[in-house]
Amino acid sequence: MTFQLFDTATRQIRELVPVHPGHVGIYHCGLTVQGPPHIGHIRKEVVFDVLRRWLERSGYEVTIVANVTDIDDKILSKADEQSRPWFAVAYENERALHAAYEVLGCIPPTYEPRATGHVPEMIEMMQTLIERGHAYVAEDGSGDVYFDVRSWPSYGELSNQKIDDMLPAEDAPPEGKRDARDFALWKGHKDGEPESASWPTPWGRGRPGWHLECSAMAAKYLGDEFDIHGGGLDLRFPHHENELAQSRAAGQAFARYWMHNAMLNLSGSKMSKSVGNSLMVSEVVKRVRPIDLRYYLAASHYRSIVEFSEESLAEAATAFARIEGFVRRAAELVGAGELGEVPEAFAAAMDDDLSVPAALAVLQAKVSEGNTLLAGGDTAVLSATLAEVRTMLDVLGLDPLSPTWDRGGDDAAYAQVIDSLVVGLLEQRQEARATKDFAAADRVRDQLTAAGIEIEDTPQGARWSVKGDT
RNA sequence: GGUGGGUUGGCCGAGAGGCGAGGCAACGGACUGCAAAUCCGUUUACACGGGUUCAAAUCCCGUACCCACCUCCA
Repeated sequence: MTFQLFDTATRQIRELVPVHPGHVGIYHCGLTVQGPPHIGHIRKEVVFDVLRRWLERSGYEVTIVANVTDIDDKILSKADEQSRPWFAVAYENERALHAAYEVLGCIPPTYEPRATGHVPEMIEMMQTLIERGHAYVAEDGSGDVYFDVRSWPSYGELSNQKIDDMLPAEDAPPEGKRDARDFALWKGHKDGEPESASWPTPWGRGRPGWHLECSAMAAKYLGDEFDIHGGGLDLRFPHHENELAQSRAAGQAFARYWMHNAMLNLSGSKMSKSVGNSLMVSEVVKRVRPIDLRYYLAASHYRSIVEFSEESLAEAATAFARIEGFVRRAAELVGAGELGEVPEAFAAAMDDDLSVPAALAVLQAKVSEGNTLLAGGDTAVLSATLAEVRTMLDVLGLDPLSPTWDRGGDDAAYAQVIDSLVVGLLEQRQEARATKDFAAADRVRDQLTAAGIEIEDTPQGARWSVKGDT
C-alpha cells in the first residue's frame, strides 16, 4: 500500500515517492504572528498533524518544518499602535500559536524556524539570484531587492496562470520594479521603522520579504530537494508560486509535491482577520471541549471547504461522544490495552489522499461492532476491537485515553471527590431499585441529572459522567 | 478579465459511469421498573436545461448561484 496525494502543482493524485526512501520531509507555512490563531489557522495544523501521524504509522520517518514569520508590515504597524517593540508582538502571538497546538493535541513540528533567525541564508540566496540574473536591486535607492518574473519562463506554473493575464498589483506604486508583477525578496529599511527591524546586507539595511524566508529555511532544514510543501490554499498564489520560482531559479529542485488544505469559512467567506470573522482558538475551547473541536476540524476532507457553524460543531461533538463512549466503557471493562494495527479499509482510505471521511466510516462500523460486544461478547474480541478503534483514533490524534487530553491539576482532584460522592448516591439508588422503591431511585437520578451528571446503566452496573463530557 | 474548486436527502458529509458511504436528527422495535446509553429497522438525495451511453450524482455542452486566488492572508 502506498500513499497517494493530490498534488496541487500537477492537479492530480500522485503516488508519494520520497527523495530519501523511508523518510518524508515536509515544509508547511506556519503563521505570520501578527495575532493569535483562529480556528481556520488551526485547521491547517490539524490537517498536517494527521498527515504526519499517518505517515509515521505507515513506517516513515517524518521531518516537519513550519516557519514562524516574525517580521512583516502588520507586525510592525501593530507594534507601533501598541507602542511596544515588534518582537513583543511576535513572541506573544507565537506563544498563543504554541498554546493552540497543544490544546488541540498537535505534535509540534520538528523544526520551527523564525524568519529573523535566517537572514544570512536569505542574503546568500539573493546573491545567487542576482548573479544568475533573476533578481535585481531596485534602482530607486530604496534598498529593495526584487525577483525578475520575466527572467523565469515557468513563472505561473504552480497556479496555472500566465503573467500577462495577472492583474498587476495596484496597491504599491511600481517604485524600482522592472515589471509590476516583480515581487520583493527583501525590503529596504524605511524611515520611521524601528532600527531593530533591519539587518545589514551588501545592499544596505532592510528586512526579509515573506516569500524568500520560506525558500531559505526549507532548503536549510530539508535540503535542496524535499518531498511535500504544504499550506493553506490561499497561499498558492502568490506566496508558493514565488517560493517555487525563487528556489528553482537559484538552482534548487525544491518540493516534489504541493499539498493545500481548503479554507474554513464563516458566514460564507474565508475566516480571516481582515474580514473580521475570526473565532480564536483560545475562545472556542472555553465552550467546546478541545477534542470535540479537533474531531470537527479533522472529520472533513482536507480539500473541502468547511462552512463553520455552531450546529455542525455541536453535531460533531455528539458523533464523537458515541465513539468516545465506546472507548471508555470498553476500557473500564477490559483495560485500555495497547495500540495495535489499523483495519485494512481504514489504511486504504488514509492512503487515498488522506480520505478521513471514508476512514471514519470504517471507525464508526468498528464502534458499532464493539458496542455489540460490550453487551455481552467475547472479551478477547472486545480487547482487540478496542485496540483497533484506539489505533485509528490515534492516527487522527483523537484517542480519548491519550494523556494529551488529561487536564490534570485541580480537575483531577475534583474528579476524585465527585466520584466518591456520586458513587455513594448510585449505591443508594441501587438499594432503592432492589426494593422496588422506584420513586426513591428516580429521585436520586433526577438529583444527579439536575447537577449535570448523566447516569448509564450497564450490565456491570451504573456508571456516570458529566453531561457533555462523556 | 484570468485561474482553480464547489452546488448531494430534514441537517452534516463522502463518492466520481452500473452495488442505498458514514454520522446527526426523526420515527418504529429490542433492552430497561421507567429512562438514558446501546443494538436492529425505516426515511432512495445528487442546482437547472440539454446531450453521450445498454446504464449518468459521476462524462460532455450550456445556464444559474456560491467559494478561493490574481493585494496581507492557513
